[in-house]
Order: sequence, then C-alpha cells, then structure tokens
Amino acid sequence: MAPPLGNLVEVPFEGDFSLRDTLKSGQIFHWETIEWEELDGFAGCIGEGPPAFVCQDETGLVQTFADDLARVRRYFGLDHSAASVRAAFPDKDTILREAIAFCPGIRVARQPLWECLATFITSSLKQVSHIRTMSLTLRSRFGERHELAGREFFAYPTPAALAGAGEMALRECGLGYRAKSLHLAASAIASGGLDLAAVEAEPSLAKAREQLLTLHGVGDKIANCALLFGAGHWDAFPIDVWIERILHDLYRKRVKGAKLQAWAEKHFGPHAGYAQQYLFHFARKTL
DNA sequence: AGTCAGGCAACGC
DNA sequence: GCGTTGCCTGAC
Repeated sequence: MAPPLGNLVEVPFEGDFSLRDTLKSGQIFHWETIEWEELDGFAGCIGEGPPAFVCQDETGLVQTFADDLARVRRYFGLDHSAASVRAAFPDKDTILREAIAFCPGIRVARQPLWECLATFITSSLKQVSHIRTMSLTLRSRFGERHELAGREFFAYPTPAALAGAGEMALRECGLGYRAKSLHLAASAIASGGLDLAAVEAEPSLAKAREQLLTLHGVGDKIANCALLFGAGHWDAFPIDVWIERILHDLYRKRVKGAKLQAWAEKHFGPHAGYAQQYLFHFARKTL
C-alpha cells in the first residue's frame, strides 16, 4: 500500500540535539507525532513535496528516510555543531549558561523562508496551539496534499495559492485581522513586488529586515523570527513578551523597544538569535 | 462564561 | 519619540 520510501538512515550531527524539544520550542508549528514501522517519530512537510519522517531514540540516534537526509539535516540545524554556535556567546553570562544547561538539545531550525514568514505573520497575539490550528487549516485548504502511513499531510500553500484565495477565504481559516496581512504578503511575493530569494541572500541583517518590514503586518518581532528561523540569520534577536520578561527580570534591563533590541544584539553578539532560543525556552518554563 | 494571548498599525499627545 | 487603542478568535 505505502509508496516506496527507502530505508531509514542515520542523520549524523555533532553535539546536543533533542528532536522533541526543538519541535516544541516555538519555531515550528506543524509537525505531528507518527509511528513508522514501530518507531515513534514525527512527520511534517518541509516546503514542497511529501512530508519527511524523523525519529530519535533514547541513545540520541536520529533517523530519517535516505532521500530526506540532506534536507532534514539542514532543516533541524544538524549541519552545524552546537559547540561552534556557543563559541560566539558572551562567556561571562551565567544566565545564558544556565538556560543552555536547562535545555541543551534545542537547535535553531532552518525552515523555508516563505512558510516561516507566513506562519509568523499569523502568530500575532496567539498561543502555540492556535498557531498550529491556523497553519493546519491553511495547509489543508490551499496546500498540496500528501500521504504518509495512511495519514494526510499538506505542504504550506505557495504565495500564489494564498494570493489567489483572497482575503475573505483566509479569514474563514480563523485568522481574523491577520488575514489581511497574510494576503498582502502573499500577493506582494507572488507578484514579484518583494523578492524573498533576495532577502534570503542578503548578508546584512539590517538590510534584510528592512525589506521584510515593508510588508503590512510585519514588525521587528516577526521580521526577526523569519530571518532567524527561515534565513539562517543567527544574529537576528526577536523580542517577545517572554524575552522581554527575562531581560527585565534576570538581566535587569529597564529599557524597552529599540534600545533593548540594540543592547541585546550587542551583548549576545553574532549568535544572539541562537541565545534567544535557549533563553526563550528557559523563560517559559521558569518565569 | 470570561479572560487572555509569543504583535502590529494608526492615532493621540 | 512615547503611550494608547482596536483588531479577531480559539483555547484554557
């Protein structure tokens, strides 16, 4: 019945990695638990095409289908070592060290930029559970359908698909006022008004962010999330209420907005966004 | 049943 | 610049 998917192969990586913690860490919202040949794992689409399957056993071994090895490795940030990431952190920061020790297996993923940006556009003032619901509804109505182990999986809809659907149809996916933002973003990208490939290729964080900020519904927080999780910009440092809380309560910073942003980027350095990911999880669990 | 949530834009001063 | 307000909805 099942289409040929090839054998499972090991995904090599260096340093700490927890598949479960990474999927729960507020950067990816659509993966689902699934069993494949008696192995408990997760499946989800990565851009176009059928879903990938990934599992990790108690020894830390990570496996995926041979055909998916390269894209899975890149997607979960297993193409870089945890040590090289941490080498650029401020070494006197004991709070950050504690946050890493709390959850060392988290990686910053590298999602396809469009679906990352679009998902974060829909995330404003929403809890994780609802972001998941919106993503699933959009996918199932406007994305390409696939099957794995007798279950349905949907790729994230293309910009053209969402542009063509119209704002009202997006609103009917439970997006509320976010429908307008998502529709405008999809239209701008589908029409070539905004070139996401150029944004992704832009090495300057400030210039890349500037381009994303031209989109309606995209402010600093969402632009930084898209660049960190979807374009490999580890210097991007998204500040949400949790990070603001930790910078205020633990780092004793009394400033806000652009000043806080500038302080964080300077203090945490070229891998500031990666540091943010550890701090975020730490804050959510302990503050 | 009400409250609240991982933000943004438009407006007021 | 800085603070306030409206926006929609589901999950808790």
